[in-house]
Amino acid sequence: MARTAEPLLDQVYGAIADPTRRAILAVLAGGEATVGTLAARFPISFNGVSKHVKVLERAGLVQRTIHGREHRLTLNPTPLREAARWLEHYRAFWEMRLDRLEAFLAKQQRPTAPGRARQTGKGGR
Amino acid sequence: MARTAEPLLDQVYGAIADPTRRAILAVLAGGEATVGTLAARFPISFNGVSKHVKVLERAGLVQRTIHGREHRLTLNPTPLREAARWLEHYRAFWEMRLDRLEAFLAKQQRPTAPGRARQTGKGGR
DNA sequence: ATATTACTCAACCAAACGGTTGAATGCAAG
DNA sequence: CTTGCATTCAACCGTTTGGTTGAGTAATAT
Repeated sequence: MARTAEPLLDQVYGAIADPTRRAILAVLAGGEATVGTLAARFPISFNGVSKHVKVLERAGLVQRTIHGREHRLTLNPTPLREAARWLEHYRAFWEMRLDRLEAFLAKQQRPTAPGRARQTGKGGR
Repeated sequence: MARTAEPLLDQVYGAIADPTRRAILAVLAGGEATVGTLAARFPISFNGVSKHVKVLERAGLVQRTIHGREHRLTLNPTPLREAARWLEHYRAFWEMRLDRLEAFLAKQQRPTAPGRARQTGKGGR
């Protein structure tokens, strides 16, 4: 039913949950870059960036082609498309559901025949 | 420009990166539930579910109203809307960028009018 | 009043994460 | 061959995470 064990989604959402990683993607959107030029733009160590790149790579969001001694990184938006589709689909479904509930409650509040409109004790703190 | 330090996005993407949490959201999409009824549907402990719910709550994805001794959880798709908007926006931008690059490369490879248009002597590899 | 139910909070654990430093590898030049 | 550059690998560290158990609290049921 609710196909909720999609490992690719885990990887992609996990990848873009980190602000540094989102920033790396943004830089890469401006064109291909090597790990070195990328690292120069960030306040963390070279190896730190290398690790982030590896995470993005595992999520399928960046691709690496080795040219001699440098690794050129390019963006691959395909998994992002999947992730966006999932999110959009569920968002729409959930919002529809909530809207229907709201409409139902509104109808309930002003019923045709009064008789048993009870209020549940509102607690809270 | 590349607004990449949005803590809410971190929370939301981090929340939906976990399959159990996505499953919880899916259950909640079917209507409100208490922590207990929720926990009964999952192979982990009650407290485990409780913790997941807390994460979702911190991301703003579920809301809790305390009715007596039970906590009723409802879905709040608003942050999901934000997240979907961000993802869709960036995805479109990145894909556009890549498409342009592709077009540029195609043009480079087979110029408009066959006849002259020699290559600049840039060796391949 | 006591027991039961519905939870949270606190402590703990192992694994993963984000980050560092210090090798080691592999390619390019002098 | 030696030096230097670009990069990964490996080890380590502190914090977060996903999970557990156990105790505590508040509301309901008996």
